[in-house]
Amino acid sequence: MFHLLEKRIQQAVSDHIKVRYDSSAQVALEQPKQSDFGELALPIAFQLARQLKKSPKAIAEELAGEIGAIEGVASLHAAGNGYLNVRLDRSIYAHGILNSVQSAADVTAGKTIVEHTNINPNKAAHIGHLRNAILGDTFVRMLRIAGNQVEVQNYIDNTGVQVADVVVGFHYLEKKSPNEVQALIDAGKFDYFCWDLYASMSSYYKENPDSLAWRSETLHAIEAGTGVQAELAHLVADAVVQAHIATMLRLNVVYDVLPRESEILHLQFWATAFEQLKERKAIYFETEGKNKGCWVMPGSAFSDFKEDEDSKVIVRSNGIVTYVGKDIAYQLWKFGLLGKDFYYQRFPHPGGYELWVTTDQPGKQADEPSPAFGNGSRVYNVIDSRQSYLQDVVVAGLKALGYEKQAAASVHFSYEMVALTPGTCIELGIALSEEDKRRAYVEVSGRKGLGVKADDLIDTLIAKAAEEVESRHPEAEAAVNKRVADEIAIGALRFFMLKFTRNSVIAFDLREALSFEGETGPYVQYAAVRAENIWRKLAERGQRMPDFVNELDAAAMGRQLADEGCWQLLLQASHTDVSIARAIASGEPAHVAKYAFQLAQAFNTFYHEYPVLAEENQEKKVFLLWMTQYFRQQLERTLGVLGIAVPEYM
RNA sequence: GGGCGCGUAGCUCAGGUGGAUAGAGCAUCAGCCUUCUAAGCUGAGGGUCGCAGGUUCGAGUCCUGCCGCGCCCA
Repeated sequence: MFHLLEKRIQQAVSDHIKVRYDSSAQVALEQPKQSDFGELALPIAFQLARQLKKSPKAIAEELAGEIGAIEGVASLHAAGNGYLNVRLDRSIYAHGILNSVQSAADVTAGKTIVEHTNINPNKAAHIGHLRNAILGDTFVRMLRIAGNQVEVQNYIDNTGVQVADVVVGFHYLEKKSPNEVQALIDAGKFDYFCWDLYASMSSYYKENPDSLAWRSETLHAIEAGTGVQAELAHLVADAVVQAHIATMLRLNVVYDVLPRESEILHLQFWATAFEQLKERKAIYFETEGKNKGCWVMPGSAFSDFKEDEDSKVIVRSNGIVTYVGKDIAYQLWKFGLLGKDFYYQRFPHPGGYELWVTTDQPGKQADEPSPAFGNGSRVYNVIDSRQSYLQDVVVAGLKALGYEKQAAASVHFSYEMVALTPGTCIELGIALSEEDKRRAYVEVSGRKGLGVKADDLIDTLIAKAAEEVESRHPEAEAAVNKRVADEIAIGALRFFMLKFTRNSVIAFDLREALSFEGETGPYVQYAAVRAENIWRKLAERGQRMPDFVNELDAAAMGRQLADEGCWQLLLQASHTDVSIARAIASGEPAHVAKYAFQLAQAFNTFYHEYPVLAEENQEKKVFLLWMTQYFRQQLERTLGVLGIAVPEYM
């Protein structure tokens, strides 16, 4: 409803200034700083002032007098030193909401691909990975609720150095056969076992530099897909991916397809991309200097500033393709530009939902056709900002191949890292130097095995929530209390990861994350639960639910919304879609989290200000019940976008 | 050395395309539970928006130069 009015006002003003002043200036709308200025403000007079050589104030007054009636607008008036303020017709507005009048959403044509999570399948997920997955998943939810077709990909680098290192650990150090590794997998917590093994490998390499030969030997075996190392790599990667998917499912994060690096190699995706790159002269063979014998992309391709920018090596002199090279091939496939596709099969996992994984064999494809993957018209890569250089090279690759449109539709959805506060490090038993203790935050390293594992954090949050729920509802069923505690813990975690804008480093503080008060997920959940409680109490008292559409006519709405407090609250509650649209445009899920918090604040104000069930005036009571229902609906929708559930009680 | 990002209240952070008196949460202090559950609400104190210039009728927001911090590349 709000967006519809925005568009209508924009159109009316735009038409008017075109005829009246022959101006095609963009008509901007903003929210006034103070609510008594009205619901919308147009700074258009400031824009016109220069062209017309008149004071903004005079223009605003002229406009206010001359623009005729606009449906749904009560009045236009000049204010301040040149604002044109708009007051909406409250009863028309409320009636529009009640009857679900909406404007058509601005949907992007074609399919949007969002790649996120993308964790190396060699150890347990940590908090940094959580930020990635939660950001990506929330962005997907935002796009979907706005009507976009979205495909979620989780890329699995199952042939890289990180997996190789764990395989080296199993094969050379622990001397374990595939059967023995399988037994470890069956024993559970395999991702945790690998976490420690991987950390110990880093220190082993350091003390025994000769052992690095094991790594390159293993890497070659894995890439070729032969021998016991390849078998181990396959076992390790699949088991760890299953663990990651189980962890993410706890957070309500799911995927459509898992493209794997092994298939990029085996199905010759890279070879095809390599041919394209050579053919279109996007890369060249270096014959001198430090990169002699390598295929490189000239620095000028991905840097606008310096001609002498260092070239980027795509294929090393030993013939091994770099990570960026494979990424260019993958990006081409995402846009349907490679002229090749994977084969697919279902990926067995504990979550139970439909999930596909790439394979290099046609196999059962004919029996059970998969959905069509790839071929997107817009691609978001959720990858942390440390990799922005590499992401720039990938986009430069598309450009150099002549795919300008796709290069422009490739978005590096970047975010800053999650670090730990010194206090939290000490609490977790991580030793710090005196220098680190004085920092605001300390970067953690998966290589050294330092950091907070995702499942540990979730467990801690659930335990804390369970304690709170138990103390408030000792009489409730244990299973339900458990479910409620899970939902609160996940709400707290998802909200915490979303409340910061993407390029702010999160200094993770355990105490802060464990807080369920103030600007947190549980605060918003609590507001929704309170709204639900009013309904429950109504039913318990044997009172009927009103039929709002028939009992609240425009006149009644007008009478009730004369109350300024109610009007402001209704207005706030009606901004959900506008806030989501804005968050999509800016690529900032934090805006939705902020809105959710403000919406919950508004509801809590309403809750304290207007005792709904005790209201004696019948019309007002029906109206307040409607407000309650509307708040509840908008809170649930907004939380849904954030991937947060509304518990049955709190 | 080059690139990217950050610097706003004691702490952690918001501040669409420049616009009206710079906002939250936490922490601190003072209040509110016989009420639709206090995971809540009301109020108070707390700011040279890193510094210096510039553009503009108007700059936390745009430009330039410094300073400090982080990350990436070499």
